Amino acid sequence: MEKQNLISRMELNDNKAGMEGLDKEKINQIIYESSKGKLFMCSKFFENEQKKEEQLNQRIKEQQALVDSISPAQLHHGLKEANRVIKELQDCLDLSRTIVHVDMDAFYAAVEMRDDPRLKNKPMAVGSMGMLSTSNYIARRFGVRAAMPGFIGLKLCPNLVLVKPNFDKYTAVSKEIRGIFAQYDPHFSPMSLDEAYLDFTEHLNHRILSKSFSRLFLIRKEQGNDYETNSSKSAECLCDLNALLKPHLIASEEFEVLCGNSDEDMLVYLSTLNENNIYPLPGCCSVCNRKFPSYTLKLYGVSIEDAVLEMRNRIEQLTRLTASAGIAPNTMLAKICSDKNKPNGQFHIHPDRQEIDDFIRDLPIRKISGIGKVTEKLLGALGVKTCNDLYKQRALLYHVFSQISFQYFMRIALGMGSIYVERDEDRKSMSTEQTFGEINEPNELYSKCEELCQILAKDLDNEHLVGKTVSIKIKTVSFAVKTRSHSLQHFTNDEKLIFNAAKQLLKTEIEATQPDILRLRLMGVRMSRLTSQNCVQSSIQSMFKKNLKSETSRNYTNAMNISTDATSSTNNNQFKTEPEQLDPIFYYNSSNSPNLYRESDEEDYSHVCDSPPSKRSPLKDKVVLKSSTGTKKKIPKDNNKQTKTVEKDTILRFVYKKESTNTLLENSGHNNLKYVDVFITNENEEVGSSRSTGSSKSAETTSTSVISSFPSTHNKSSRPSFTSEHFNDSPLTCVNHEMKLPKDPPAISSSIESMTDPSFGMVTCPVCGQQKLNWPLEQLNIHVDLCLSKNTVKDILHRDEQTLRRSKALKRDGKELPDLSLPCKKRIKTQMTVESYFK
DNA sequence: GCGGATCAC
DNA sequence: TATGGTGATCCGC
Repeated sequence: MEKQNLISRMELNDNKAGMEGLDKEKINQIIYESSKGKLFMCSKFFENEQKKEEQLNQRIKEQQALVDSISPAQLHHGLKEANRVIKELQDCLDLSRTIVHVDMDAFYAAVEMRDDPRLKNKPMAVGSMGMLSTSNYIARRFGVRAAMPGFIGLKLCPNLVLVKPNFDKYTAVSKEIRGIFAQYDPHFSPMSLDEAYLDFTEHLNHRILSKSFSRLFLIRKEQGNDYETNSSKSAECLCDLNALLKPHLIASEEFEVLCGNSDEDMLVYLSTLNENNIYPLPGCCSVCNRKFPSYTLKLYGVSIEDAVLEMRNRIEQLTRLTASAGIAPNTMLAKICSDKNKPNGQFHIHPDRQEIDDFIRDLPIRKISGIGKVTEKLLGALGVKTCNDLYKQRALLYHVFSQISFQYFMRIALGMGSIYVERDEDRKSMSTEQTFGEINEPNELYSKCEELCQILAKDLDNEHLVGKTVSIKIKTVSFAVKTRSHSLQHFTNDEKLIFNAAKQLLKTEIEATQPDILRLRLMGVRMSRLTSQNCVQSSIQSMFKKNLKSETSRNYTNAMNISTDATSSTNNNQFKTEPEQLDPIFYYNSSNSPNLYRESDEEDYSHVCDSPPSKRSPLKDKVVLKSSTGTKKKIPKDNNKQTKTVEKDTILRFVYKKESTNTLLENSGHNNLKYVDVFITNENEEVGSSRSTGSSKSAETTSTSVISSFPSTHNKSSRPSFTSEHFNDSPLTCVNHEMKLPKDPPAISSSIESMTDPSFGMVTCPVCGQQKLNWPLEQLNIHVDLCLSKNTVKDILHRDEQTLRRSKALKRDGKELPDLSLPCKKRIKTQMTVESYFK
C-alpha cells in the first residue's frame, strides 16, 4: 500500500545499459524515502514532484475524457487517416543509408577510472552530493545512475565513491575520439562529448575499393585491465601506436610489395610475422621514450561490421576507453542499437523491412529517443507500451495527439527515423543559469542577475553572436520554475542592455510576488533569436572603407564609426552615466544605443553558388524537419517543383534548408544592401529586379521607410549611385535625406579593388567573405546577388511560418474531424510563395 | 511572441 | 544538508 504513494516520475529509470534485472521495488523505496526527507517534513523538492505528478494525472484524465468522447465513426475516420499517413510514410522509406551511432561507455566515469586505478573495482560516480553525471557499471548494479543526486546514490550504495567532474579532461578526450569519427564521416554529428551519429554510407563505398593496408591497425595485446598496472609501473608506452608506428609500417618494403595485393595475401603475410619483429620499426617511443608494448596487427574487412569494429578499436587504442555502436538504416534505430550490446559492443539492424519490424515490434516505447517518462505514461494510459502498440492504437492516437506527435509515433511504429546526419550549425539560443542558496533580497537578486548577464554577454561575444530576445528563468525555493522574456528592438550582446531587460523582467516578478517575497534557488538568463555579429556589416563596411575615407565625407565616416565601434560613440557615455534614468524598455528603442546591430546575414552561402549540390543534401529529395527528439524528420519533397535556373534552384535549396532547421527567420536589413547590388552590377536585370520585388515584399520592417524614401531613380540608375543613405539606414544613425550624392561616385574599379588583393588575384565576396582566385566579375555579381537575396527569402519564410502557425492554431481549435495536413502541404505552400517571389 | 512542459545529455 | 546546466522543441494561448 505504501507503493501506491510512490511517485512514478521519481522512480528509477532503469532504461540504461547495465541496469537490467535490478530490484526496482527496493531501489524505488529508498529513492522515495530519501527524497521525501524527514518524517512529517517533506522536502520542497518532493512536494513539487508530487504537484507535478498530480498535474500529469490530471492531464491523463483529460486525455481519457477526450478518448471517451470519440465516436465509433470518428475512430473509423482516424483509422482511415492513420492508414493513409502510414502509407505515405512507407512510400518514402529509404533503407539505403548506413547510419552509425557511437556512444562511449560510461564516459566520464570511464575516464576517471582510467586515470585513477584505485577506482577500478569500486562503485563510483562522477558528480557531487547534489547531482551525478554518470556512474560506472558497478554502481549501476546498485541503482546508482546519472541524473540522480549523490546523496541518494550513497543511500543506495554506501560504498559509492564520488569523483568531481573534470570537464576539461573529458573535452580533450572527446576531441580525440572526434578525430577518429571524422575519418569515417567528416560530417558526423556530435550529440555530446561522448556520442555522435555518423553516416557510414560513403565510407563503405570507398572501403570496398580500399587497399588492405588502409584497414590494417596496430592493437595492443593486453587490453583494458592491464593498462593501469602498465602505467603505474611506467613500463610501456601509452601513446597512440597507430600514429607512431603505422607510418613506419607502411613505409617498410614488405608492405610496399603488398600494397596492391588482396586481403588474403595480407593475412598470409601477417601470419608469418613475429610479433614486435617488423623491420624496421623502432622499439622505443620517440614521444615518451618508453618501450612500445607488444601488439598485433589486425586487418579489418570491408563490411560495415568490420568498419565499425575498426573504429571502436581505434578509439580504444587511442584513448584506452571503450565505445559501443549501433548500425542501422536510420538514426532512430542506430541509437537504440548502440545500447543493445553495451558496454564495448555493437549491434546491427540490416536494411531489411522484416528485420526492422521484428526489432521494433516488442520494443518498449521508452527506448525511443524522444519518448520520456511523461509521454510514456500518457501513452501507457492508452494501452501503448511497445512500438507495435503504437500501430495498434493508431486510430486513437490520431485523435488524441497533434499531427506532429501522431506522425512521430507512426514513424516509430514503422521503425523509421532520420537518414540524415547533419550538424545543427546555427544555435538558436544561449543561456547561463545558476543554482544557489536562497536569495530573496531584491538587491542581491539584481546583483546575481547582473552577474549572469555579464557571463552571458561574454559568452555571446566569444561566439560573435548578438540576440534579440532576453529571457530570465527563475526557480523558487519551492522548485517552481518560471520564465519571462522580452524582445528587444535590435540585436545586441551588450552586457548592460541585456541586464536592463533582464532586470526589468525580474523586477516585474518581484513586484508580482508582493506582498510576499520572491525567494529563489536558481536564476538564469537566456538570449535567443540569435544572429552573427559581424558578417554583413563588417564585410560591407570594409568593402567601402577605402571609398569612405577617400571621399572624405564626414558624414560617411561618422556613420561608420557609430556602427562599427560602439565604444567610440559619444552616446555610449550617455548610457554609462545615466542608464537608470531611462525606462530600459524604451531605451532599447533609442536609435542611439550602442552595440545594436541590424539583423544581418551571418551564414556562409558560398556553397549556394559554388559547390555542386551535395550528395548528402536532404534537399535533394527530402525535406528535413526537426522533431521533438532532436533528431530529424524527413518529409517527402514534391519533385515536380523543380526550378529552372541555377539561381532559383540554389535559393530554394536554401529555403528548404531554412525550413528544415525551423529557424526563426528574420526580416532583415537586406534593403541597406540593395545598393551594393546596384553598385556592382546593373547588367543582370533578372536577378536584380527579382530582389527588388523581394525588397518591397518584405517592406514591413523598420527600414521600410528608408527604402521608400530612397529616390527610385537610384535603383534604376545605370550609374553606380553612392550611397551614404544605406549606411545611414542603420538604426544607429539618422537618415539624412538631404545629403548630396558625391559628384564623383566611387568607381566600380576602386570598389572592386577593395575586394581584390592585387598581389594574389584573390577576390572576396563582400557579403559572405568567401574568397576565390581571379573570380570573374560576372560570377562575383551573381554570387553577391544570391548572398543578398537570401535576406528577402528569409523574410518571406518568416511570414510564411507565422501564417502557418496561425492557421494551424485555428485549425486545431475547431478540430472535430481534424484535417490531417501533412507537412508536405506546409512545404508546398512555402515553396509557392517563395517561387512567386522569383516571378 | 510568450510561457509552460518535455526531452536529451 | 542535499535534486544541475544547456539547448531545443512543441503546444496552447
